[in-house]
Amino acid sequence: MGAEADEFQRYLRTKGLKLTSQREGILERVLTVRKHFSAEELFDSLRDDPRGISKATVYRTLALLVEAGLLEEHDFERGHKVYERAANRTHHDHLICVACHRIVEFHDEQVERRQEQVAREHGFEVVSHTHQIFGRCPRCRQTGAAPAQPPRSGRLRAQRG
Amino acid sequence: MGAEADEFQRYLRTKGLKLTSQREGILERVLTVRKHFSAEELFDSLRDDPRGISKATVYRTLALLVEAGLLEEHDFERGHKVYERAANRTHHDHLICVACHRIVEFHDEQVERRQEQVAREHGFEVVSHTHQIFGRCPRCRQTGAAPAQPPRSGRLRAQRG
DNA sequence: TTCCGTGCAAATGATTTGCAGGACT
DNA sequence: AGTCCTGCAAATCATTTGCACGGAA
Repeated sequence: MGAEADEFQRYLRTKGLKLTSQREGILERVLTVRKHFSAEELFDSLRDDPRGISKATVYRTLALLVEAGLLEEHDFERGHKVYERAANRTHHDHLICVACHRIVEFHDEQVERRQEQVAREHGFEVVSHTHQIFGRCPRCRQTGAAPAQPPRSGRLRAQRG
Repeated sequence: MGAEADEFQRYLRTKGLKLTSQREGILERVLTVRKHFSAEELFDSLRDDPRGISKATVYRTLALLVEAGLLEEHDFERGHKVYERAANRTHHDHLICVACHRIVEFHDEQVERRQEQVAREHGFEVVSHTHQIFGRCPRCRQTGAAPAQPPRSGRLRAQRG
């Protein structure tokens, strides 16, 4: 099942690569994730996988999935990439809570249009863009939660259990 | 001279810190730079400085300058921060050429407004934002320059000589 | 003398890569 | 046989930090 799985296999084929069990395992997992995730988190979630997938392979496969167009890669916090499924999803940007790190997606036609316009005015041909709005989410505004310490190397809160 | 120098000194004072010769040297240099620069580039440009400023001090001082509001910090390429003067400058975002890395600034009221609006709709209180449009600049579109290989660890093209 | 600052070198931490053995064709 | 892969451990690389000495209040 999965047009995406086929898509990946097709991509690999064009590159003379194979869909190994590890890559399959990673793909499956990736397709079940709803939100944004980091390579580390993905690796953690695969700990119990019988195929025993190494961290190196996770990184290598994530790169392939991005190349194949199945995943989108974001760089919200320095030195910490985050991924999300690209398929079946319309383009969107992100609102990120500086206190709890919650990520909310948004899409605004007006912004998109102006963006194109601006690029055109400068003679640029748009290839892609990143638009992130950092702020305090409603929840954190109420609780007055502190801006969280994402100062150093922002490590995602380990989701254990 | 320099309202900015005063500004920095004022900031340091509030923190119980001092304006040492090294910090002064870094500040001076920073104030003469027109474009965006990395910590490494700044450090290089200070090699000839008689005060002998270490890389660690450059990093530490850059952080202070950002805190003081004199510099803005961007994270265009992963793991490679870039700075620019904040003073006397209105807010703006960036158009970045994927081929030659040229950076063009832009400001669009409409985008800014919509941005605020979007955040509000989601109950967010905006703290800051990043908006980068990646594309091909007019020059590179003509020459058909290749998208440059910023794949791995984006190291700025070493400007030697 | 008490902080604050600095340089140096070592530490970080996410991500990448070299290498040797395995698997699939 | 010949690729393509994988895991492991070591390497990267920008940035941070521990430490011990130096300087100004």
